[in-house]
Amino acid sequence: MARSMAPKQDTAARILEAADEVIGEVGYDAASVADIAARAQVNKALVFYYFNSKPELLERVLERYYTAHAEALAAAVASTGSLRDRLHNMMDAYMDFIAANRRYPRLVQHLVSSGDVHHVLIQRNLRPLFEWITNALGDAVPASGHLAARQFFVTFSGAVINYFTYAPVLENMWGEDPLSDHSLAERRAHLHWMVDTFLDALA
Amino acid sequence: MARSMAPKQDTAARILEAADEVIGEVGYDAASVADIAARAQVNKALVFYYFNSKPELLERVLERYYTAHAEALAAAVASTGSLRDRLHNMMDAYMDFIAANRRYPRLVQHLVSSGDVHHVLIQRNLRPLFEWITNALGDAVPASGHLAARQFFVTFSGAVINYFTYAPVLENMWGEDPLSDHSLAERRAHLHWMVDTFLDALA
Amino acid sequence: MARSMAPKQDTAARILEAADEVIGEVGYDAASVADIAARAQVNKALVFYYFNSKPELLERVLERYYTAHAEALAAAVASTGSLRDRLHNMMDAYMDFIAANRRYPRLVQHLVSSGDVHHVLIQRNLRPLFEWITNALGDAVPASGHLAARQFFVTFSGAVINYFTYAPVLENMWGEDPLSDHSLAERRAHLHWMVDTFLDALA
Amino acid sequence: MARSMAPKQDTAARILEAADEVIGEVGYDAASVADIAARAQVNKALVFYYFNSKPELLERVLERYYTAHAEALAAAVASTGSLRDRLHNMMDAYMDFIAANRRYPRLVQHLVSSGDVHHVLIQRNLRPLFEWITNALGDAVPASGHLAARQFFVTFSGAVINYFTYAPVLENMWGEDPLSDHSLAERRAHLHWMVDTFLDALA
DNA sequence: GATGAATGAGCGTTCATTCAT
DNA sequence: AATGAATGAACGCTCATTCAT
Repeated sequence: MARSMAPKQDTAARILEAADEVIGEVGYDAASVADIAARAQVNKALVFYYFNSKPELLERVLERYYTAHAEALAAAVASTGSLRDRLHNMMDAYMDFIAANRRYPRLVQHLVSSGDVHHVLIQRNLRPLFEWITNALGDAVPASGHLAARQFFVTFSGAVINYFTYAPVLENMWGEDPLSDHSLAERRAHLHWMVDTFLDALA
Repeated sequence: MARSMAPKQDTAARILEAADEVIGEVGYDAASVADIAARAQVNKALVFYYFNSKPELLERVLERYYTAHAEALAAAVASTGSLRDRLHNMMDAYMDFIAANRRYPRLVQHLVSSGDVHHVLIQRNLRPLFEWITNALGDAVPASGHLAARQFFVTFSGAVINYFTYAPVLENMWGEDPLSDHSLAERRAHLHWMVDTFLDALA
Repeated sequence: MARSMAPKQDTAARILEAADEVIGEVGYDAASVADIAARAQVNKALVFYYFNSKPELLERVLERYYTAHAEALAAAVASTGSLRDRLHNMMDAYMDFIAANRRYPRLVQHLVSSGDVHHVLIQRNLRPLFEWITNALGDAVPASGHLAARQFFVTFSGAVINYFTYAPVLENMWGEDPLSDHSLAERRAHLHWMVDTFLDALA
Repeated sequence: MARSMAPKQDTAARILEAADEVIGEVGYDAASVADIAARAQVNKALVFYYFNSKPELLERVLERYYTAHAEALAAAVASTGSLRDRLHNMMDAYMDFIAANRRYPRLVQHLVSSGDVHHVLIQRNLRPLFEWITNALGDAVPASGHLAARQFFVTFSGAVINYFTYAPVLENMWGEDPLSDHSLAERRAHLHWMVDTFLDALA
């Protein structure tokens, strides 16, 4: 006899998911463990049973993204071919990842802008991409100066990430929902245009 | 009998400045009114005497930036001449403003990524710039699609703002301090290069 | 117009008194700040407003005893005359002090037997008496060995303090209430007999 | 197939031993069942399986001491001969018992000074000794007054027990470790001297 | 204007205990 | 006999806010 139609997902996973949601919605500090437990429909003490503290819970949430991030970008990282192709591939992979993990950019920017405490965790998540871009651009750009790879890392990642974090703020000024499929496709096209424009200019 | 010749800075202003600092350092939620009062060296109750609540205090902090922002950009907004000149002017004005208000980008991104509660306040601060770019680009870009003004707004503002917010996180991977005068000049050059590259491509 | 007949004792003092009572009754660990606040008829948060933490509250309770202890013994400490007289004086002073501070012995023994955490606080309270006995006995006893002053310190202080802490436990086996005036007088006579007996033997 | 030849110590006994240790170290209230289970290397729920509650666990710990106590003192209790010999015998037996059960005095004093809740348990442990002394002293002392047997019970037991409980506190003021073999021998000599002195005086 | 005192609600965390397996 | 999961109550402590002076 089936106990329940909804096959009660693993409890720890449900808490993690709830933490991800709540922290993503209101930020780490404003997210209370009680909120998270309520969202996960578990007893508050159980959160501490599985994850020992609130900071550790955050760590585990980020760890999950770190892994997902790495997996999502693996193919693009491994891809060979022209620099142009590789950049376009990566841009697509990155957009795909965020489209599938809508809370990720907000979480990252929240932690980045919430004091030094969480910077180490964030670095871990950003470093692979930073290093990939540095390697990919390689000889195409100078090692230092205003066209150095690191400048492009900030510009590119800002162009992607900020689109998502600012979306809800811009919704009013925008003609339409910036997170609709149509708008996302438009943004993606803009980013690809930007990649091409930069590469043409560097050539 | 005059207690002091040096006219002790206006109390409300000192509280506002302290609020700006503390919130900028640890974020709105983690900043306690007690911390702010201590930083301003005033009694905790006095914070509520001048600003009625913590949210209102935040409003006033943002309002101060709104004004400063408007003033700082006024000349660039009013400037006439070629589109190229006007964009370069604005970019410089924006960088100057942030260089003089280092806590501003972090505060904005913190609030953007801390839940819908604060979005209205942020919108007020961003809208003027959004409208200026839309007007300035005018006929140079299509009204919609991946080259619409709004796309450039996100790309430009992200390229400026994220540089500052990610600076402390990137410091390790960076060769040097991203907020040194030298690094800032490099970033400024990168942004100008980006403006020129975009305009050339649009032509 | 008189606000109240009961002249509402200073709040901090009321909390301190309540802490003393509650901790004295059930021990430090079992005494909750909520209990203490309730006993003092104040808001729980107020306990932290005046004393910053539970450990600090305990410190202040002990500090109060340290002072009272010192004052109560001052005359006996200062007294000159024969060793015999001085010891009898001190014994009386000590009994008087404890009779007036009935919770003191239980508190001390509780902290002594509750792990190393509190030993420093206790040492501070015991040291003066230890040093006084060492000095007072002086040449009357050898510097080391089974008749050294330190041996008498333990024997004397145990004979006084244990009487009070064991009183409630012994009540059943005892013929009468060990804390009645009559019983206390009997104990006091026993202690003086002990002093005389020891001195005679040492002579 | 036998998992182990060395018949792993009975689980319940291991829990009891762990409870003894942990409670002896930090006191009953500060000792958590989780700590005890961890120390015994068993599952927390198992503690409740064998001992139904935390108070019952304490009871069993004390019961163990009651038995050990009785056994250790049995010979001295049964011994015949002069009062002087019997008292010296008992003093030695008591010191031997505590030297072999170092946590016992701290536990007893902790419970004595931790509220009335535990007094019944303690009485059970103390009564045999109380009655033995009363009987042993018999006609040598008056039935009541400051030389009654009960006075000597408190003085003797305090002189023994307090030495052990105050040892860690006194270590600083002491010239050496009060629990070293040498120091313990010294204390023992002091106690025997005290017995002789008292008997001589009573004669 | 400015302060110290006071409060109720909520925080993250730990507790002894229970239960299904 | 033994375990991992689960829970409600309580813990010490901090919070934004109010109020009398």
